Amino acid sequence: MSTRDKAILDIVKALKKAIGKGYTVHPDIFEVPPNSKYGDIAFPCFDYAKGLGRNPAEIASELAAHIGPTDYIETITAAGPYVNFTFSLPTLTEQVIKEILKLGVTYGCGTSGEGKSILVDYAQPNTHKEFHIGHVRNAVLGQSIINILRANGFHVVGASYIGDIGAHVAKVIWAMEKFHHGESVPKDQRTKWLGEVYTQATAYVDAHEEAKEEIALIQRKLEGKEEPYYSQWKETREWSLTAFREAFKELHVHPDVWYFESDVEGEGKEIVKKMLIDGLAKKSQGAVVMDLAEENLGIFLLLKSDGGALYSTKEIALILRKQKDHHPDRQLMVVDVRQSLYFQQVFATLHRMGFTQPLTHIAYDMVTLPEGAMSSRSGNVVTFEALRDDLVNSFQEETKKRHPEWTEKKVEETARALAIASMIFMMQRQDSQTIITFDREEALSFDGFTGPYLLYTVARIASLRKNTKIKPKGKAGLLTHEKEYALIRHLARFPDEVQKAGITFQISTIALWAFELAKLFAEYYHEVHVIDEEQKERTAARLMLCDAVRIALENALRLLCIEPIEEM
RNA sequence: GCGCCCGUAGCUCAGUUGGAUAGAGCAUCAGCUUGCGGAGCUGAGGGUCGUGCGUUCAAGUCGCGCCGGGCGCACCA
Repeated sequence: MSTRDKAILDIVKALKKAIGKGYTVHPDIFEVPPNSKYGDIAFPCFDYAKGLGRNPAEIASELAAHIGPTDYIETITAAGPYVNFTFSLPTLTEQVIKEILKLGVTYGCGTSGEGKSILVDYAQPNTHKEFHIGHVRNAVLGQSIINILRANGFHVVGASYIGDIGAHVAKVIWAMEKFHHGESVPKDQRTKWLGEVYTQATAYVDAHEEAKEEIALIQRKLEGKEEPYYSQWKETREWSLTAFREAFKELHVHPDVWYFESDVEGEGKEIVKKMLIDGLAKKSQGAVVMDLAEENLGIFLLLKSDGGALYSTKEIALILRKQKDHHPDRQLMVVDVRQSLYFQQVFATLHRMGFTQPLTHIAYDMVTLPEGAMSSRSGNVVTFEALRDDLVNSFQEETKKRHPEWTEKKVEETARALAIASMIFMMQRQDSQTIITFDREEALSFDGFTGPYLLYTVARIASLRKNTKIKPKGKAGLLTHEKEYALIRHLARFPDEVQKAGITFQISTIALWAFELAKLFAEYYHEVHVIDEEQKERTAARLMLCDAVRIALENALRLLCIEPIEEM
């Protein structure tokens, strides 16, 4: 149990004693006052007063008068309809610092998910198309949800699902034959080239209706593993997969298992055929559909009239396969919000098939450009590689300026870490359910609410440790500065933040918490001189606090898929 | 047409599930370094929370209408 939880437990006990049996105090009712001058924990009396038919402000002052201090709580005051509790700062300081230094990388972790297993489906790029910054958002959001769930004790399987087959792939293979026969493509240009071929093919098809027939033919031939198309597909598919693996690694995204559309397609078709025989699905205009009128979800297409598989065909098989392979208690699908209706239809279909495990679509919104949505079709995309290189260049220049004595290699490594941190933080700092409008200028900035600002905090603390021989060991009770207490209070909230994020999947709250911590530290660092060789004990205590800040901040960053660095 | 989402400072966003004086970052302006990293710190200006009703002790938050924007609704994924 975290220090803060222990304090809250104290308050609940005290309130119970003061109130008696007429009203039950739930630990969830407590609020954080808008300003710390009120205190650390607030008990709003509205609900309790309503039950008694009395004025909440009167109740608050009565309660405050009847509750005495505890180990964790120093003062109890009534302010209007609130009873405000202020932590005993010496106790809180000792406990929190001790807890963080002892737990290290597990500080913030909880047990609410113990014994429960979840499968998270995320990172679903399509081969033969560009991996763009929208895919980055999906991958890091999904990985963060996995990290958060693990931090709460859940057993989690992270599953990447790759779209390596279907109409878009056939289109590319077709265009390669038609426009690029025998062309050799430099290794480092492969994915870019595939993206261009896709865009070119799309433009051609839009102007030449008859090409659709040819592409459909290629798709059937691919499904029948006909040469030379099958070999071409295998080779170009590998080009994309290599790029995905590399991108995931750079983004600190690590799926535990990989599923491929090409693996579940046959199974999907079989399942749909059986559904038709069982009378679950029916034929309509030559295609196989589910009539979901009863669920108010319209008609759901399961198989094309030419017998070809659709995304839905494969999805049904995929969900069953994941269930069979890993037996999770629950499956999450991290997929963009435009698929909301689609997933409702998929879930309703599975429900009718007798599937009972909970399925949840975690909908997040898109990354768009100032001029509108990105589109692989029109080639109007910002790719992961393009943005990364842009960022690396900019950080390389900056880093060189700051550290002229550093080697080329060190500059490059640092710039890469900063670039990735910037990109990821840009995706994670905003609520996942809102649109991110990508702004290049803003993406390249490193002031304020950005990844580099957070890494800077870590780097400063790391540097502090190098400047003294004094060890961070001693009496945390020597910390009495107002800014120190502000940091302690904020640090104490972390376990609660992790637990909440594990329920709501609002990853951005962790990013906000981390930024607040970094800001509080910057204020502290500016005002208080940490190292004082004349006052070894106080310096040791301050170094303990700095270490605690670093540990908690790094834990938060890792939840967000950001790797801290020592120097920048 | 039906459905979902969004509208908060010049810009980009928070706002603890209906609570205390609506907050950050960027930008603008004014300051801070013979102090452990200035990718930093301090301060200032900037708001009829799109709009009108309603619900109640209390609304940026809930409901309804309107205005503006985005997305989705049968062979793409």
